[in-house]
Amino acid sequence: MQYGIKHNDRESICEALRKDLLTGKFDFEQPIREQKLAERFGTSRGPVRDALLRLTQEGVLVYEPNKGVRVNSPLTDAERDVVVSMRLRLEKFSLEAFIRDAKKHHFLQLSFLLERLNSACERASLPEVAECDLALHRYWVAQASPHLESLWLGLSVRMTMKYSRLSNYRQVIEEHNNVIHAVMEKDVEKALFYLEENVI
Amino acid sequence: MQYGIKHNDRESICEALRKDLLTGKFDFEQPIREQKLAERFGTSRGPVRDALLRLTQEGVLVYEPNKGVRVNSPLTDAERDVVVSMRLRLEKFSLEAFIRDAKKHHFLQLSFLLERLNSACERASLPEVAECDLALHRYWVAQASPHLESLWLGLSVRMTMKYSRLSNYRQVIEEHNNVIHAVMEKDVEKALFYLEENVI
DNA sequence: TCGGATTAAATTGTTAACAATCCTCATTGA
DNA sequence: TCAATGAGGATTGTTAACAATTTAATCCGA
Repeated sequence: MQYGIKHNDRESICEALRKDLLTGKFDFEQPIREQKLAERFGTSRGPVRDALLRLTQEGVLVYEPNKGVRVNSPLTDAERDVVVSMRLRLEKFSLEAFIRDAKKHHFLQLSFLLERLNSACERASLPEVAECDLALHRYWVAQASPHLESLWLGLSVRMTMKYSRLSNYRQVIEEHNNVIHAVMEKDVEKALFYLEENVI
Repeated sequence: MQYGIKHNDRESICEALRKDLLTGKFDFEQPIREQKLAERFGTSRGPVRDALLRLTQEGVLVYEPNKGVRVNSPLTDAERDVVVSMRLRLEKFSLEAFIRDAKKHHFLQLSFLLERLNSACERASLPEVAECDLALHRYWVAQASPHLESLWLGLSVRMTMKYSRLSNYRQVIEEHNNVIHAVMEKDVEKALFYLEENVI
């Protein structure tokens, strides 16, 4: 099973836009027009509005009544530090639970996602790397605690918005390899250690 | 000025529903019907859908394609611990920044909100106490970092969903008094200390 | 030329109707 | 008796039109 393939319009629009926003296809503060997006995605404004609402909630966009949404400005360094530490707290919890409860097919899925990240790095495609990176982390969070998945998403998307760190592809792979091998060995200590230097 | 009085339908519906959900007016796992809410609020299903979407993002509701939303199950104790510590991290940051930058009228607004909480406690109205409590905390978060406000909201709403702690009204007032007096004296150390024992 | 009112265009907010999907439950047939 | 089937009703998903609001442009008069 692919990871979340069944979608309605608002879901897929939301993901497409999130990807665009993460990879900097829109300028900061730039206003977003519903009609334009509706045409691009071949739908009416309804689903587009839904997607924009969700991205607003995630903090990627800012909403003003009767004026629509615009791209949010990036976090300050201090704010980013807070978000990073919150995300780390959440992911440590998730990863620990994941290691405790994971079955064979979970590990299989994990190595599949790692492979995808690997190939994205080889192609040196920044948007794809960012996407695969998030998908990987998202997987163990979702498995360990569906309750906290959307919370995690908000944190991660917000802190990834200027993801300079991901441009060193070799390092990205190295770090994820470390984490995942530790997970496979069910070595919680080591996994958390590598996670910490990965999520920054 | 009241705190956020300018609203369109989806905003006000969202707040009304959040309040209902926080105060346990819906059962866990109970499905929510759009038509019913539309009639209750005297609108069409559109704004209702928007509100439900937001509450889903906040984690209060759960969404399944073509099946609508239902009330989310409460967090496990372990999950709640994580959320609490994340919220604390965020609020400490906010409160510190707030104390650093606050002007006279901010303090004024603070004591106004405290007074409102006070009177809600005297009336022993649990829903109102919960609301005023959140409004108070929300105020310094919003002032210190608008970027992180919606993030904070998600955390707080989720952990407040079974807020047994608030039923001891005397203690609620005591704790908030401590925090706010420390804030007024611009004593960061003390404020953070009292905040820590308040947010649990 | 400038500032302010007025109109027009663009955009968001809301609605009601229609399409697609899911759920219930009676019917059927073995 | 009981599982499979298939209406039908209920519910969600989407659309296009309309209303309300904001933004931009135009037109004045001093």
